[in-house]
Formats: sequence, C-alpha cells, structure tokens
Amino acid sequence: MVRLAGELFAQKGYRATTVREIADAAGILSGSLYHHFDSKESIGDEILSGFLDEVLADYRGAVASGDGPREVLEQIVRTSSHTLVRHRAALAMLQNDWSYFAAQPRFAYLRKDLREIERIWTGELQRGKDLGLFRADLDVKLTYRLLREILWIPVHWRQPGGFSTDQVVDAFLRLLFEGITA
Amino acid sequence: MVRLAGELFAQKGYRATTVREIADAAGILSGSLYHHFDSKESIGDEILSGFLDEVLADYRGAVASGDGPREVLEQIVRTSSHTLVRHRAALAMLQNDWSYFAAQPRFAYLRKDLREIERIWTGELQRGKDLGLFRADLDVKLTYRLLREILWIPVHWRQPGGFSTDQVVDAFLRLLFEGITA
DNA sequence: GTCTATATCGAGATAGAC
DNA sequence: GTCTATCTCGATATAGAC
Repeated sequence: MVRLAGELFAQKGYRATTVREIADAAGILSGSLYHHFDSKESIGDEILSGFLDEVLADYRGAVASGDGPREVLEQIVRTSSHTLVRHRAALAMLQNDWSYFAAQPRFAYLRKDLREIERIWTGELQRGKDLGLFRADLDVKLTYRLLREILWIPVHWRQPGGFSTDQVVDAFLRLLFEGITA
Repeated sequence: MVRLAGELFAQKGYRATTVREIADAAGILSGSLYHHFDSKESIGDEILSGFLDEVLADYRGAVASGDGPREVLEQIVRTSSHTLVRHRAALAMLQNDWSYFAAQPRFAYLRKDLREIERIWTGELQRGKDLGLFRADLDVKLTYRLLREILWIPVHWRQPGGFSTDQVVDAFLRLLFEGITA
C-alpha cells in the first residue's frame, strides 16, 4: 500500500496524486483507504522518514570509515546513489513538493536531516582543502549546494532509454574531481 | 500585477500560491483580479513564456558568436545566469510545478524549448570532444543533464546570506572545467 | 475490509451592484 | 476597477451499512 502510493508519488509528485488514484491503483475505493491509513500525510511521512533514515546511515557510515575526504565523498556518492534510486518516491516528493512539506511542523525533521547532510559534505570538502587535496579557492558551502543538487536529481530521469545508476555515478565523480577538460 | 504574482510564485511555487494571496498582495479582493486576468493559468503562461524567450535568446546569441565550444558554454553560463535571476519566478515554477505544467497542452512549448536548450548544450559538448578540448569519454547527454540542473538551481537559494550570481557562476565554471581537485 | 453516501473544505472562477 | 455574494469543482476525510 505504501509502495503503491510511493509509485504514484514518484511519477507525479505528492500533491498531484489524489487518494482516489491511490485507491484505484490498489483496486479499492477511496473511502476504504482510510481503514489502512489515517491520512495521506501519514503516508508521506512514512516514505520521507524512511528515506532520510537510510540516506543518513549512508553518510554516517562513509564518515565513520575513517578514510580521506576524497574516499569519503566517493563512498557517499556511490552508496547513497543506490539508496536514492530505491527511494525515488521520497526524492520526487522532496523535489516536487518541497515547499509544501517544508512549511509543515510535522515535517520539521526534513530540514534538520538535510542540515546534517550539508555539515558532512562541507566538513569533508574543508578537510580536503586543509590537506591540500582540493583547490584552496573552493567555497565549501557553495560547492556543496551545487553538488548535492546534481546528485539528487538523476533519479528524476530514469525513464526513457535511461542511464544506469552506475553510469550516472561515474560521470558525476569524474566531473566532480576532474571537470570536463581533456 | 504579474510581477506581484511572480514574487509569490517564486517564494512558494505556482500551485501553492492561491489567487486570494495574489489579490491580498495587490490590496484587492480575489474577484477583482479577474478584471485584469482571465485565469491564474494565463499569468503562469505569461511568466513562463517570457522567461523562455529570453533565455533562448541568450543561448542562440552565444552559439551565433562563432567562438569555440568552451567560450560558447562559458558565455551561455554567464549570460543566462543573470537571466535566470531576473526570472526566478519562472524558474521556481519549473522546479516546483514541472509535472503540473508538463501535463498540459497549453504549456507544450516548455518541452520544445527545453529540447532546443539540450541540443545546444550537447552540440557544444560534442564539438569540444571532436576538437580534443573535452575528455573523449564524456557522455554528452548525461553531462548536459547533470550540468543544466546545477545551473538552474542556484536561484532557489538566494535568500539567507546568499552568494552573488557572479560567485555562483565562477564556482560553477571552475567546477565544470577543472573539477575540485587541486 | 470494503462498500455507499456524504460531510467539509479550499480553490478557481463568475455575476452583477456600486 | 473593486466590491459582495455565490457557483462549481475536486480533494481529503468520515459514518455507518454489509
């Protein structure tokens, strides 16, 4: 049931998906849905919190590995990419309906968790600068913002003739570390 | 009036903004809005088409300059960035409510124009590969998708302590051509 | 656990007085 | 050109029968 709703959310976004469509997909009528859930919001909550728990675990695991910043970032990109793909419903919700969720107290944890993710990225980028691994003129916050957006979006286009997750990840990592210049 | 609505769309997205809020901001009642516009959709249409006309002009101008691919891409990034900032309402609409607009025949031009933008990016990337300026293993379509997303998003965060447009552009161009490695 | 029927609400939009 | 009043519609959610 949650998975069904998630499929629809992933396709059309959260707000654009009606409970009637979810019920249709489940082969029941909309009223019957409320035997399984108290609200559409609580479905969204379950999907979003499950996603963030898992992706935060990826980030913390990468940091805990004790490697250098380049290795930590690479591990983050590689592990979290697959998590993102598995949770593309959550990602679609964050992308399409961010302003909606961000405004609600119930979803305050979204901001908190994203702040932790930002701290990890900027921390590793800074560490790389200090070690002389990354360019000294790198603005860590700005770079993080550019990069996270890039990283979170590919899930969006996994429909027509799509790239595999690993293709996207490899292209991303090359771009990140080396740029496009020959 | 359009500018007022645009401000609200930029802040909260198109769907999340009600005509009553637009009227409030204008100091009139919602019914009175319809003396100025026949529908909320037509406001959205005006904002979106105005944006795309202008940004396409930037792209075509850069291509017409006759420079090499690196210069063309750099010019695109520099000129269109400022256009994006001026049209952040349109950008917020595309980001928050893409699925909504993409589904409507009235907004079919969105897909068409974005396809032209994609053709220009991939064309220049390919030309750079052919000239040996860019890495031979670059997937032009994949790279374009990664880059356009990055480029279109910074407008989103121009609120707290924000970066200037030029800061963002410079960081983006360095990342693009050289990566983050020292 | 699903049905029918309906309550409730918010949104976009309209009509006609002033 | 703005007001009041109201229509219409679609969406979430509820109540109670089966």
